Amino acid sequence: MVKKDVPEHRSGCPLSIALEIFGDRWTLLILRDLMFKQYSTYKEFLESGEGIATNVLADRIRMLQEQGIIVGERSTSDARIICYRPTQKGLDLLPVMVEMIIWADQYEETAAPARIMRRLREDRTGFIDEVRKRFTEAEKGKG
Amino acid sequence: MVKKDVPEHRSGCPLSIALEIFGDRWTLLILRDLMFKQYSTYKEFLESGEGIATNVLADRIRMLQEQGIIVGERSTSDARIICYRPTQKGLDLLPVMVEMIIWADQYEETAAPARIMRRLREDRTGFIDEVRKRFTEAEKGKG
DNA sequence: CCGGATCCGTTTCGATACTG
DNA sequence: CAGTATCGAAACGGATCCGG
Repeated sequence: MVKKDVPEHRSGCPLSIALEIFGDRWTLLILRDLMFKQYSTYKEFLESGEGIATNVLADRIRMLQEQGIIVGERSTSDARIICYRPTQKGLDLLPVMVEMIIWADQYEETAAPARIMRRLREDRTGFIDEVRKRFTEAEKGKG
Repeated sequence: MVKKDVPEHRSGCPLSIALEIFGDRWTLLILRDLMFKQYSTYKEFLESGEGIATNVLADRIRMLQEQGIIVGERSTSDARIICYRPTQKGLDLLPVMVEMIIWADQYEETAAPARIMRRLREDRTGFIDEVRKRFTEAEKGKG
């Protein structure tokens, strides 16, 4: 069972509020798969390589939906499959994630291609808009 | 600055590396206290209002030092007190934290004064440089 | 097959009491 | 003041089961 939503934030500090998403190791990995790897289904997240358990994945997906960060809907072509995509609120997390990536790559050995990292550093807003556009256009094409 | 080696269970993805700092609710609160509230001692962190336990605080401080994100040294005026301050690597986390704050304030009710939030949104690099300068100047003044 | 729910042994976390 | 030691609570991983 999931820990219920936190009625009292421990303080009104923005950072402590953001911790509901960032204070957990799995949530960000799911968002990375969703936004950068363009994974969209439960199964893809599960096989993403980091080894998340099924109950944990289900729990985090539920939380992200409750927070309005992602939405899920059944695929029109295969009704068994649920496709998740980020909402506006979810896409607005991109600047945070990009800054994280830049920081980590600067100080630790990462597997990120140097070409992509240079792109990120030199034109982060362009990169973010590109990702954002992928999802907003997909949504239009869907309707 | 030493580059730390990555634990095997994680992929080389920058985001998964950054999770060692961000995938924990307490670590960011400590960094917030350190950089924004200008707290610097164990006791100040402890009484910061969020209710961190003593062992958890000790653990996170140790981890942040091992990661080279903060350093601690005994006060020259009172040898009982250990003053912690962010390193360059720690200060480089400011962009991530600022983006987090902006995101949280945009979507949740926060206690952050509107004046400060506007400053953050409109001049985030100026704000970051200001914080950064506080610590680099303090370090010069110390020597 | 897909997206979960449930049960369970194990690990990790954190609140409290205590110490150097 | 700045931490350990202890121990119960919570989260996790893994296997299994289930409805569509």
